[in-house]
Amino acid sequence: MLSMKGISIKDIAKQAGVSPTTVSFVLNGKAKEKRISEQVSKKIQKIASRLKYKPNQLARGLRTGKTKTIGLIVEDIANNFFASLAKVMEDEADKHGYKVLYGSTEDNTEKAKGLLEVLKYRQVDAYIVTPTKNLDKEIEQLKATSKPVVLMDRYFPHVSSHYVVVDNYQGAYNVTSHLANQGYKKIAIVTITSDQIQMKDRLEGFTAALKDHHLPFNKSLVKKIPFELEREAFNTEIKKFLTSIKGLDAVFFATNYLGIYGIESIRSLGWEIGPQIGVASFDDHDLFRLHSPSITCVAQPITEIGKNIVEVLMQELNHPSASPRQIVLEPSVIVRASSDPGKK
Amino acid sequence: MLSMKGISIKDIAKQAGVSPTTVSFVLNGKAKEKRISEQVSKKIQKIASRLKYKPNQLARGLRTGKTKTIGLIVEDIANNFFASLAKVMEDEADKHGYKVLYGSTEDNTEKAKGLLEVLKYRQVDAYIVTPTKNLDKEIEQLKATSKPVVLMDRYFPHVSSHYVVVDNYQGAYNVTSHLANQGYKKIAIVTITSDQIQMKDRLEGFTAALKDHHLPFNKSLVKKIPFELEREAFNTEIKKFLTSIKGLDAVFFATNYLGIYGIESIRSLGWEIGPQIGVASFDDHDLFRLHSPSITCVAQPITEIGKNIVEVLMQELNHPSASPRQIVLEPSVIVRASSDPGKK
DNA sequence: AACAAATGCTATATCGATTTAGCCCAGCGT
DNA sequence: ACGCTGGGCTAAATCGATATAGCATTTGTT
Repeated sequence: MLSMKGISIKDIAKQAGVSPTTVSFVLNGKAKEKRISEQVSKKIQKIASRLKYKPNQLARGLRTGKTKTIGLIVEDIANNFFASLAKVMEDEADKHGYKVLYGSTEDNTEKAKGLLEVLKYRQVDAYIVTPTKNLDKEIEQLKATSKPVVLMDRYFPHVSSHYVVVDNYQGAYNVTSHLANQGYKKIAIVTITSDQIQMKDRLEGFTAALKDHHLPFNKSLVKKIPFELEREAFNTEIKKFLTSIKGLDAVFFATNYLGIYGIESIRSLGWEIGPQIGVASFDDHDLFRLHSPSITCVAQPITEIGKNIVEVLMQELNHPSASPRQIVLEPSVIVRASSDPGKK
Repeated sequence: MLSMKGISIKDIAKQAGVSPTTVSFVLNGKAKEKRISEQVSKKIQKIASRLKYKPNQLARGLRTGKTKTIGLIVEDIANNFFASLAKVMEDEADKHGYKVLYGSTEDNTEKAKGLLEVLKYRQVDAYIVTPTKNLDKEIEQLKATSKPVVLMDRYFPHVSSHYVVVDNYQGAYNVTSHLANQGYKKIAIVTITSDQIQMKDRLEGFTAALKDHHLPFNKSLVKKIPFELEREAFNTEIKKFLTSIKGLDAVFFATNYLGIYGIESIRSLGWEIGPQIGVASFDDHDLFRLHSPSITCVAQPITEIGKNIVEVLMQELNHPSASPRQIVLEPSVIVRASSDPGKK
């Protein structure tokens, strides 16, 4: 009750018998530089900590243009992959005194634009963006703002920007090769309708692996489903697809949610995962680990990704570099029973 | 590049040939009230939309004390339950023009205090808090700030505050009764070391159901595990516990992560879930739905919870009420094969 | 015609911090 | 005694918006 209004720099100045300017200098560690005496300096520090002074970030932000806030735009915060990443990034950002404002795009460009807009006039210092389809223009404009932007999970090949991603091509290639090595002969892929680089890379990794292993490939082995469908519709589509392929003996799902829907679909078809149909998914998930049979996947190094993103951001905030930092991390294939029935 | 600094109210004023005050009145819908002529009003509106003017939220916040930002403190944003809820709340808040700043406590009171501190000096307008053990004092202090606070998932019985929770007692009671009705005779519970109301209620609902069904109950049927353990340790503890009980034929896990660890543990013991040992968990999860056998659970109405929380918050922001809004929603038992082997 | 009331708009202070420019005084040299 | 230097501090402007008080000018009343 005493402090409904919060302690301001003026209150400290008054108590210390000095000007607000002096208080500001001292509390910003500029005492030496601004030649404030030890005495006064100590006194101010003491009063500030006694009053538990915390600078009003709005006022500071208004004056300095820095809000110590990062805007985070993900595809879907309810998705385990993004949520886990958000946690890591929150932790890392916190170490540097930054807070995170988040939003989900649902892979919808209009929503993404809206989020960027809002974050902009909330004056965030930097952006972490999982871009949607046509967000390239906005990203370029953002770059002109001189606020750091780091793309995650995907990027635009024709836009020079910072990004942290995994090697989607290699991940898909490796897991598909693994399926081939296990003896699966006719392998299909279920992905989402998206021209974005991460999906393109996964698809290309998949097809390259098929070619290298001299396995059949044609368009009928590829199913693209729109992101925005409901669960029911996903399952319907997947079942229709899987049953349409003669001799199909394995399938690769290109995202975690597709993997989940896929498992559900396959089971409702009554097929036996592993012996009858090999299954692999991109991204790991508790479900994949504990499903019976457990599901082979391409796991992304989430902690590493998150740490890298924030690290790049912090470096750019402190010393903007001329050239973009583009980090590609290696995902790892986790072989489980769905592609190797011998496994538990 | 043209607008590195952003458009301010002054720019509009200059172009319109009026004062900033007038512009502010018009753009805040006070044209009528402040008797600004239609002509001028229209002109200003036009210029504002041509320049795509967006008010600087920092400046506005500094002046008005309202930041249109909600502070969200959850236990763990990487946990499916909290992440899904965060998504719903973000959506709802967005409808009212609010953004969300989030943080995870890891059920650690010091972290929670730190988060409250940070959110406070970032001047959030309202708080949604999943409180930790000893956060009652801070919550009371927050109330004195006259910023709305809504607790979620749990609350303090001795603190009069707004909250939105589910009926944990009833949920636990119902699912335990269900186990009893299925013929399970010796039912144990695995919960976390926590005196907090939600865990207490779940435990009490559990024991009450045992009594009502004339099933044995004693302390050896209750296992409490500290939240902060690693996965390995959780599994070790759970296995030790389950194997220590003679004649055990069912177990109820009091949170989703305990359920997940529990499934893992039971399977590594080689026990057959369902016939040999009945299993149920609090909270639903993709894993529970798709596990073989599928896992019976007490599902919380996530969308409803999230909407209620934001609704209460908005009402309190608009017309603070004297009495606390305390909403208790009903969870539902979803019966699956882990407690009813007949089910698929 | 004289005065009151309404109309339409603006000057200025303010929120709480940072930053620039510069004041005052002591000590020093010559 | 005068100017110069540097130490120690502060006044005032500023960020961009909002809120208060009030100034002209027109309109209405009798």
